[in-house]
Order: sequence, then structure tokens, then C-alpha cells
Amino acid sequence: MALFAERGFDNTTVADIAERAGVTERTFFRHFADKREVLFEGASAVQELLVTKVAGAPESAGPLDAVAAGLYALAELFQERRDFSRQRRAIIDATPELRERELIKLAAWATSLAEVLRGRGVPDPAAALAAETGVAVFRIAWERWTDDDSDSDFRQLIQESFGELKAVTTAT
Amino acid sequence: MALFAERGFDNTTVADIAERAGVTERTFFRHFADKREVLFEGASAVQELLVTKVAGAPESAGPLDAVAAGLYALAELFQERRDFSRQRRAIIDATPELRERELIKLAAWATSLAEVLRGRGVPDPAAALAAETGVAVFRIAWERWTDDDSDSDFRQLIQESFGELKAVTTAT
DNA sequence: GACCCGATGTCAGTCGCTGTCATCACTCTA
DNA sequence: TAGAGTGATGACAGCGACTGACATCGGGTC
Repeated sequence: MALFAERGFDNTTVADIAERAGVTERTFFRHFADKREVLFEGASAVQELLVTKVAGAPESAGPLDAVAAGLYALAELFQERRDFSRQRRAIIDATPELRERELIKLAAWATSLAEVLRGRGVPDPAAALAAETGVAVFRIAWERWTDDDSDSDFRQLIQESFGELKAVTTAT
Repeated sequence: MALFAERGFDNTTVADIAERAGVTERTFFRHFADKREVLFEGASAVQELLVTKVAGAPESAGPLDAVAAGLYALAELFQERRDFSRQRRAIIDATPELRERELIKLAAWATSLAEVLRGRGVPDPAAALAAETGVAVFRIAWERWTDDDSDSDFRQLIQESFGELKAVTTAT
């Protein structure tokens, strides 16, 4: 990340990274499937947390509420790492290749969220829809949170976005 | 596309494509920025259609209705090319690299949709949200349409998905 | 001390992609 | 009609991401 922040992602070769880490290029690729993968370590753990929380939401909760419960858990997780999140976002936003990677990550969230919802008895167009919109809400709250200069509360931003969503969908 | 369908995307080199087209590899890259780009020709035209239709929706229409109007135009456009759409989807679904490309395409839709909505006077969290959820609706309807064996109506699937969305967001 | 095994280094090679320069058809103009 | 300009293409060299195959080495086991 230091190298990426200094010179940018494209101007950093895998050889550079490997050298800085004191290993061979070949060794780098044994630890990371991809050059981009360095920035997405632990992503699967986050997804697991999300899924677990949604699965564990009270039975009485509707699909969107269950998803919200999961997102709040993520908010808590990220809240303490605001500066790190900002720097990471800056790097990712600067490179299309990385933005793509970020998008598949979120798409993977949506897929597994839909699966969990189906497991909770939500029928199918609704499950997929709740999953996708939940992710959309997260994405927007995330942008606002990392954009915001003030010391805003991520969880609250998510909550507000859900409120906006309801307003938008019920209007007219 | 023929080559991709035969051997798969990864097993088709740019040299293969160029040879089949009777040109040099270098020439290929002068026409397409990317090996993937072959499958995404005309994508910008589709996006423009979408944006234009949303911009031209009646002023009285709410954000989500305006987006819906745009999506219906796309439905009409795609309706006649169902087999082509299916084949394309099969190729794309089979390769992560291509799925990524598809996702940025949709993300670009969302971005420009949000912009148009802002131009229509929709304030910001709502504009972004309506754009993202609209794209989510499209994605899901698209999947159902291309999955479906019967001769289903794409526009109607979109309409139904919007209905589902309202049901999901208003529930509890 | 012999053995095994997992992590690492080494090397060669493929493929996507780019910069550079030459070639060639085609058009415009004096 | 000759010659200059122009845009598309070919030819070639090169970089960087990534992979497969094999050698090496260090630590733990019997």
C-alpha cells in the first residue's frame, strides 16, 4: 500500500513490491493470486461477517431489516479504521482496474446475501432484490462516509440511506 | 464471438482473433482498447439511450419512474435480440474477467443516471439511490429474462421487479 | 543421520498490450 | 498528372503480469 500510495498502482510493478518485501516475484504470486489482491486481503472475512449477521437476524425481521443488521455490523467494523479506509478508497478510485475488483467484491456480497435470504424463506425475486438494494445502500453510505470531512457515524449514514430508499420507492 | 463460444475466452488469444479477422494483432488493438472490448461494442450507445430517455421523462415523474422509463426503452431494444443476448451472457458468465467488465458497465449506468436525476432536481442521496436501485432492478430482470425458457416479455419483467422492490422496501 | 515436506528461488516461456517506424493506398491540390 | 499529405495497416521490439517445472533449503520426525 505504501508503494501504491507513493507512485500509484500502475507505476508499481510486482517486482517492486516483491523487492520491498524482500522476496522473489514468484513468491509474491504464491501469496496473492493477483497484483490487485494485495488490497483485498481479508475481504472474504468481511463477507463472512456480513452473511453471518444476516443469517442470525431475528426471524421476525423482514429481508431488508435482516440485511440492515448485517450492514450495521460492517459499519462497526470499519468505524475505527476511517483513515485506512480513506486511503484505500483513494488508491482504488484512482485505478479502473481496482474499481472493477471492488465491484466484483460487492457483487459477491449481493450474491451471498440473496442466498442467505432465500435460506430465511424469502422467495426469489424479492431475495435478490433486497440483496442488491442493500448493497446499493451500503455503497452510497460508504461513499458519503469516506467523503465526509466531519467525524460522521457510518452506521447512522447507512440508516439514513435506508430511510431515503423507502422515501424514494414509495413516492408516487 | 464465434471463437469465444467455441474455445472460451481464456483459450482464445488475440492473435487467434486477429488471424480470423485477417488482420494483425497490432491492428486489433487499434480498434479495441482491450481484448474484452470486443464484447462491449456499442455499450456506450445503450447508455446514451438510457440517459436520454430518463432525461426526457415527464417532469411530473418521480425519480424511480423516470429511471423506469429509461429501462423500458432498453427492454424494447433488447427484446428482439434475445438469442444474441443469451449467448453473450453465457460467454460473460463463464469468465470472471468479463463479469468485471459487465459490472463497470452497469456502474457507469448508475453514475450517469444519478447525474441525470440531479439535473431533474432530485437531491443527492435520493438521486444516487434511485439510480443504483434502478440498475439493480434491471440486473435482476435481465437475469430472469435470459434465464427464462419461455418467450417472456422483458419490459414486463422489469415492471414486475419494480413492483417487488416496492413490496420489499415497504414491508415492516 | 536419513527422510520428508513446505516454503522459496530460478528459469524459461506465454500472453496482453504499447511505442516506433516503415509501408501503402487514397485524396487533395498545384 | 506529379507530388504532397493523410489515415490505416504491417513489422518489430519490448515491458509487465502471470504460470509451470524443477532445484534448493531449512526445520521437524523417526
